[in-house]
Amino acid sequence: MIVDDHPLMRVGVASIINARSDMAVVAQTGTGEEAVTLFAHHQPDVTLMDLRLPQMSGVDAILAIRSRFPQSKFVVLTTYEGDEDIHRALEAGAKGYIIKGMPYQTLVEALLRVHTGGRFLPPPVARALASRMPDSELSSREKEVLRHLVAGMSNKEIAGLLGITEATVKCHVSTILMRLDVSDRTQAVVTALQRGLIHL
Amino acid sequence: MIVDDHPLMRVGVASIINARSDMAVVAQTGTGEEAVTLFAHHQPDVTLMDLRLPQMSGVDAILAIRSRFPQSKFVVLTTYEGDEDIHRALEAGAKGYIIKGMPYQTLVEALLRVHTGGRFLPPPVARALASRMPDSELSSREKEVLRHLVAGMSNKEIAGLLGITEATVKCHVSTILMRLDVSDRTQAVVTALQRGLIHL
DNA sequence: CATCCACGATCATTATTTTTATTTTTGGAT
DNA sequence: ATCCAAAAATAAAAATAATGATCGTGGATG
Repeated sequence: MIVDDHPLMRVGVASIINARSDMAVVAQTGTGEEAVTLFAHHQPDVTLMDLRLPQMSGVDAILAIRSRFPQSKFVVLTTYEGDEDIHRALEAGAKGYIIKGMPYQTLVEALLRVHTGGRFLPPPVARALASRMPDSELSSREKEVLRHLVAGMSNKEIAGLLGITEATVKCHVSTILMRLDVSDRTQAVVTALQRGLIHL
Repeated sequence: MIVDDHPLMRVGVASIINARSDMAVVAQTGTGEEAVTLFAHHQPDVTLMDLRLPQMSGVDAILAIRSRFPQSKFVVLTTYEGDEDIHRALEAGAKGYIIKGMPYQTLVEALLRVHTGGRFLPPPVARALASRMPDSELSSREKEVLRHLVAGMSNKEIAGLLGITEATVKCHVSTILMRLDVSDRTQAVVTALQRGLIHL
């Protein structure tokens, strides 16, 4: 099954797969919601999943499907959006992760390896994952503050919105800056976007 | 000719086009540099151009080609990256602009219309272009300062780097905030990224 | 018990606005 | 080709607001 919100990309992937005698596309869609229902109908051997989808994200779709079909196998196919996406996808249960822009042989390799129970992480992906500092894990509250930071809100506005004191917001911001290893909020916003912690 | 750095996307586009009796793909590549040389060899009727390419951007490729072949016709095919990209592409001479994620019939329509000398701007694209405030044009110096803002530099650092006073940097930042219609540098960074004024 | 969350207070630094003024550049108009 | 007007870049000063660092305290949670 192919899940990608770009119809042309689905056509490309489908023609690569259907050109082989040992693979076939049994279903395709552009939304995570439909992916969940389609999976139940077709139970494909391997699902190729884009992460950036309208509404429900690819990670959420993987989680939803795997909660009902724990044996389901996923290969993520996406544009590079930072190490956070890689981490979340693998944590959700994806066994392969390839990046649009890699030669299409890589796609075939990944599907074969994952189908036979293996994993597939190309060197650039593995490297991005390894460079992730474990210290950069943010608490849920900190992620919430970070989202408002990215929205361009001041400490005072965030305090009002969350119903806490400005002092507390400052405290959160300070720990965010420490964890992201930056020195001001603007840099925090940029690295959060770069690493895929927050999506625009 | 197809120019896109995602091989799978090229396969998808090519199979849509080659399935028709009235069109054919004569060349394809993933870089702007090769697009320029390939164009000279094949002189395709219409060139399908992605904007986000490694090294040389799609806009630069269009400009380079049109400087030697002013009659050349371009349709931009890209993921939505903000109104600034649309504006720059049309200014560079593109006659069509479609977004990956639109149904593939749109691609065929656009190619036909542009080939017969017409234009093709889907409503969402036209709307994004219309919502561009003419007041938001930044001078080249201001864009330079904005790039350093996105890099997370302080006014003092920018002043040192550009060899000007901190007071001057403050002035530039203030006009940038006014033109982008925001109230602080963090918001400026976010909207600059959203609208495609600066690329990460 | 370690971590997260919340709060308070001080303090130095940085950011932003406003105003004023000089120099350079640019785009037309004559 | 030259002149004029508008725009942009530069700079300075002064005042207000916001930010970030660094202390410390306490409650809640798993």
